[in-house]
Amino acid sequence: MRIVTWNVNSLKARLGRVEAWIRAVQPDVLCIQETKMTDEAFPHAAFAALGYESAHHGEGRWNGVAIISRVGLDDVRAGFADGRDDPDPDARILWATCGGVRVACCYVPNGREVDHDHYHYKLDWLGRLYDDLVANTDPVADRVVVVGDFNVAPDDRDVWSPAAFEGSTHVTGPEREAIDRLTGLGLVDVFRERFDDAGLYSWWDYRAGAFYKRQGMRIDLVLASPPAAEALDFVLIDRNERKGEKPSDHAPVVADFHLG
DNA sequence: ATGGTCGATCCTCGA
Repeated sequence: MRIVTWNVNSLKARLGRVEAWIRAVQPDVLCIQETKMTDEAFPHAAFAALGYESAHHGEGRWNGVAIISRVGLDDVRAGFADGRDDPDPDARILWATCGGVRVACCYVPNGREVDHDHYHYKLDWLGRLYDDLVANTDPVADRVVVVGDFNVAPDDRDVWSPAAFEGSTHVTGPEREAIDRLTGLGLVDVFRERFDDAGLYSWWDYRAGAFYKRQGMRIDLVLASPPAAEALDFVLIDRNERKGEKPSDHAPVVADFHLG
């Protein structure tokens, strides 16, 4: 099963590239973030024409997440089920069961600046994700794959210059501890498990020629429970997709699992 | 040369 996460930075602006990429790469499950669409505007028909079912959780101008699957799309749920009565104000998480795998497609809040309200929202959001996984899955025994744009670089290898990010979001202790709590549940960062190298990124700022200078961050993650992680065949970041006409600022992360 | 982006919305904000 080929599972992909990709922050497309507006599905309206990116639909042509997304369709072409699906034709070429043939994912079984494609999780996309930042559709920046209402549910009414979501192009279900375009994905159906390629052989995929799709579910979307959107709000319009910002955020928006979708799961596109050709191996089933069941028990779809938007938002958190963590026992709290305050729903997430943003459309940032969508769950579905695809081919026997419980999939979560996440667009973690950016945080903006350390100690900004949005930074605290980000930390709370990651805590809610943890609580939701504990309440609704067994992340040791079940097939669970949590993917998305986490807006956190898990360690210094995941940032082009730790010095340049000192005092910024994405690299602070509390953000990294929030990711460590998820891996502490049993989830495995499958890309990092396969590659030790620094310098392998999934996002590059549009500004200042960052991509061409190799100044990026690895913030798009595939976190797999042990039954899935042990079945990992292959994982890569398709950095070629960051090139060419009107790319997203994120590259897709592709993970293949042999799950019978 | 000492800058350099993009997308959606509305002329600024969020990333």
